[in-house]
Amino acid sequence: MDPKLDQLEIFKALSNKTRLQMLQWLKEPDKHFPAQEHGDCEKVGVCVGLIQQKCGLSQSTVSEYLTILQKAGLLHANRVGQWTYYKRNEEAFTALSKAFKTDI
Amino acid sequence: MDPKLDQLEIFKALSNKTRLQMLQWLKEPDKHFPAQEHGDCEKVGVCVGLIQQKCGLSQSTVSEYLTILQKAGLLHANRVGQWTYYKRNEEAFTALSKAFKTDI
DNA sequence: TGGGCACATCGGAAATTCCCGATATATCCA
DNA sequence: TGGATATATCGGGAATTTCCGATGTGCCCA
Repeated sequence: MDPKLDQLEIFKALSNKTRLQMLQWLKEPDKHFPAQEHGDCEKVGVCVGLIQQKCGLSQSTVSEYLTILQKAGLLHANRVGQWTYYKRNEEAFTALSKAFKTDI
Repeated sequence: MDPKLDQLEIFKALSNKTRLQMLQWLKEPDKHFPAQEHGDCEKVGVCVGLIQQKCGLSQSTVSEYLTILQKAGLLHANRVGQWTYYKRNEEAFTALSKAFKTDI
């Protein structure tokens, strides 16, 4: 895999206002989302429905955006029962922070 | 100014293969570009013409891309005589590296 | 087994980005 | 002054991204 392509994919994922916003919200899930009766958001992540309510776009768009962030490596996805929980992959952000010192 | 908008502008600037490549080249100008008889590339930067030759796109596209990178704050532009010299704004990259630890 | 719920994927219209050639602007030099 | 050179800007066709509604898939529970 060419790491240059990965970086490009990451920056494309980040070059959208709503997707940037989602990453912000997922930094502090319990501050930005109502409690989930199924699954603690701090542990398993936040389900698609709650994120959709928050940003106001259609269900299909939100699902797609979350997939884009996940494929870029910025989010983890956990499927549990009928829900998919998304949470930040903090290692990716740490790696990016370092990349800006050395690679980019 | 909303710093969130600035970040978005930066990521948009970075979400293009050629523009990422330009930033790479400008990390070590004298390694990637032939010598300029007018102006030392390490000091003043690299002129548009040399960058254009290197990436093979049209003159207008290259000029536009450099402007995008400059408006995002990633490059400095120095107009000297008939040439415009572009060089990296390393402070911006340092700031971005930090932003990935705290903001984003 | 069947219906409801959560999410993913598909097909497509509208908006944006990519990248070009043509043209404008600004500088240098004969 | 005029012509050559370096760069910027303009107008636009092609490609990509944005975002939607419709539909598909998988899980849960009566």
